[in-house]
Amino acid sequence: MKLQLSYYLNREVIFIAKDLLGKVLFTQIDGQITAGVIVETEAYNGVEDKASHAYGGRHTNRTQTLYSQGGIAYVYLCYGIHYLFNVVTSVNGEPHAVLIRGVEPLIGKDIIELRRNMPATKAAVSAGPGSAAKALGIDRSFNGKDLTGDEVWIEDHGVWYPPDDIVACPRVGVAYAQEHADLPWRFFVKGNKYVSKPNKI
DNA sequence: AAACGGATTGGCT
DNA sequence: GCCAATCCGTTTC
Repeated sequence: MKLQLSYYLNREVIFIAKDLLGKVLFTQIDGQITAGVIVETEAYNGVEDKASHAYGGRHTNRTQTLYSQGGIAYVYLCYGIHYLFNVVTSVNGEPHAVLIRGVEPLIGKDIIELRRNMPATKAAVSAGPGSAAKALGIDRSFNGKDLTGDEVWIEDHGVWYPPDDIVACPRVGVAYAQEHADLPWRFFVKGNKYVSKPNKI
């Protein structure tokens, strides 16, 4: 049920980004368990991807996490306000990552509502990468955490979407990445209300 | 040592 | 629909 290390070592980050749709992302914080079905992702394809923090093989304090072996979390602060949660994939030294952009609340909805101060039925509770992370209680301390541990992990609940219900389109907020900005590396479940607003179909 | 700007969100018009 | 909020990693002086 819980995804094991071998899953994260897959070097096809585009495949994983699409495959993670329907999987369930869990966090456990002070004994409080919350979880949501992943409905929107984006792939960041390592050193050759201008939109990636590791483009061109940049090694900095922040990106160090990305170069680790797959199966850990990469969390960073964006715009000084929002924490964005990524799943690090592939083998050691190859900085692939999948950004989780939206989840549908599944377990611990009361806790999620407290964290977000809005009903779990409202789309804004966990649509968009900053909101999804906040709904699950993810902050900077999750950076580098083992996804096969008991603080943050992903389970396969057998949810499957027909290919027609999965939309691939350009990623959000990466216009600066020039020729890589148009690559269809954003995936989401068609019609799901917990998908973030930009380019919604 | 200092300035710059972003894988965004939500509140106000 | 538009724009302010807000901070740290990265770049530049």
